[in-house]
Amino acid sequence: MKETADLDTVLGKAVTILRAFRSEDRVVSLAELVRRTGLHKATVHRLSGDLVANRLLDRADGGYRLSGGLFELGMLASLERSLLEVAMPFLQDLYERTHETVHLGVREGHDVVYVAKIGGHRQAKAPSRTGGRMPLHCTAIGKALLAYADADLRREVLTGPLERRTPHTVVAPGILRRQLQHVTETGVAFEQEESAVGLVCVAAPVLGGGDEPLAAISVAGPRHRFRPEGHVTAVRATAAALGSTLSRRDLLR
Amino acid sequence: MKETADLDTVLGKAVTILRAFRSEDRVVSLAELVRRTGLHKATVHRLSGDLVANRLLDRADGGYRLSGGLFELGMLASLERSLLEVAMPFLQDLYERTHETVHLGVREGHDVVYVAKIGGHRQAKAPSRTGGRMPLHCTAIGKALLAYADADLRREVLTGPLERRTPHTVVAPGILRRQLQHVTETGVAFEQEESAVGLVCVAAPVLGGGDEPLAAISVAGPRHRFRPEGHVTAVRATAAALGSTLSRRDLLR
DNA sequence: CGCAGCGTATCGCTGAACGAGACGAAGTGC
DNA sequence: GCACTTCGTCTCGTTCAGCGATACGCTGCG
Repeated sequence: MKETADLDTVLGKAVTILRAFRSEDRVVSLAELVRRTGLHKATVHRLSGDLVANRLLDRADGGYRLSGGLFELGMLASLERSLLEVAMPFLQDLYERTHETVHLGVREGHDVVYVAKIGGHRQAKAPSRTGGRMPLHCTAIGKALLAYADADLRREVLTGPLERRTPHTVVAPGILRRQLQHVTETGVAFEQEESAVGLVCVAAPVLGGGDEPLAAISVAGPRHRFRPEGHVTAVRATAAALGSTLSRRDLLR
Repeated sequence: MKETADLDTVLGKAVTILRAFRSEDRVVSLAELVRRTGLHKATVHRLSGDLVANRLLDRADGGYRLSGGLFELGMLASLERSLLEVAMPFLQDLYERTHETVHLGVREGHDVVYVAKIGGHRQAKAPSRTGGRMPLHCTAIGKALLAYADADLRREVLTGPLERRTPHTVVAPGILRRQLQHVTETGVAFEQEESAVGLVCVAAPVLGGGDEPLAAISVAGPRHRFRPEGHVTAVRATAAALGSTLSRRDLLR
């Protein structure tokens, strides 16, 4: 699972610079980019200038920041977009029924990528972000995806290292395997503070008839007042409705 | 208003290729990319390969398609993101009150860029897309932004060419100017099928105390059943609440 | 003052990127 | 079947864009 792009090509370096930005920082200085990327100072300087010229980066006070042009480009990505457009009404309904934080995620490698996150004023402070990633094994969405995924993938994840995110993260392959089996039996997956302390979650896979689930939907809330069991029906119904809508269209990847 | 990026640099060419994708197409063939970009066939071929290696593009059956990696990158763009995160709950509330299509947009040049679009099963088929653009003069959001914008910008737009999108698009500067004045008097802007036939819309600016509005919010619906006047209060209240929340934090650009 | 860290600018060297062109495969019309 | 087009892929010699070492001016700090 190599993270780094090809640094021998201009394009690889440019992408490396872009990916050096993290969600938490507003602006990043040139020096910081040099540190994070390991590229030569002059190179970062020059490429950043090019990136600004191409509207992928903006100059800001203390350095650079990802530009709105990048946002526009990202929203053109077709798979995520068509999935999102079809799913949005269903997610809205689910939100109205629960008034809790609703997620839509797809699998990419051993991670879940969140395609949408909607919530009201009362939403739980979850580490998830639209466009963000989380390991499969420590989120409800991830477990829902994994339970219905290809057996090879499941084995890969179970035998690979299971990163501990909180004291409650399940890092024992045996326990996780049993949980996944339970998911296929009940159709829903749970998470009990496994990705973030205080956060509990229930998810259901969006099945489209193909080998792998198309996505998964979850409802999350703070542990002290949120009972995931109470939303099993809603989540499962929403996921099923979305799944049949999607497979009626030919959005099967 | 030059559209084309710098074609003398690898980066410019790469971005040109990425921007050659439109929202409507799922996959684009190499030949089509060559046609749209005007680049040499070998160049597009080579660069596309590099873009795939850097996870900005995916190979698909008939050619290429924008990759999920680009989506992830785009969602990192900070201004849009922080605005979006704060605004989401307000948009949710507005949706629940109206159950019509809700938009959030910011100004970029002479266009509005939609940062969010939420709607249920009954939503009007609007040409807007999250991450998409529309001219300022023919949308409710655009008029709301324009009416409260800098006088120079307003003059620029009014004296520049006003593209006709539908038979109802206001292309007479005089009429548009009067409409904008009315917007500042009432605090809301309307659109009557000016960007798409059958679509009507009401919008309010999100003011943060600075010179320019931070964004604008709109509610849209199909003309035959949707009365924008009925949602004036809701839109205005939502925009005001969002504005004061935003200015309480230091998200002023 | 001296030093450190920053952004920016200069400048030869070199290999990455260039585009013309060749090639085979697949489709189309006759 | 054949001629012709269109497509994706690959090769190859040329060259200029990108490279990084280095230098410079600025700012803040002890």
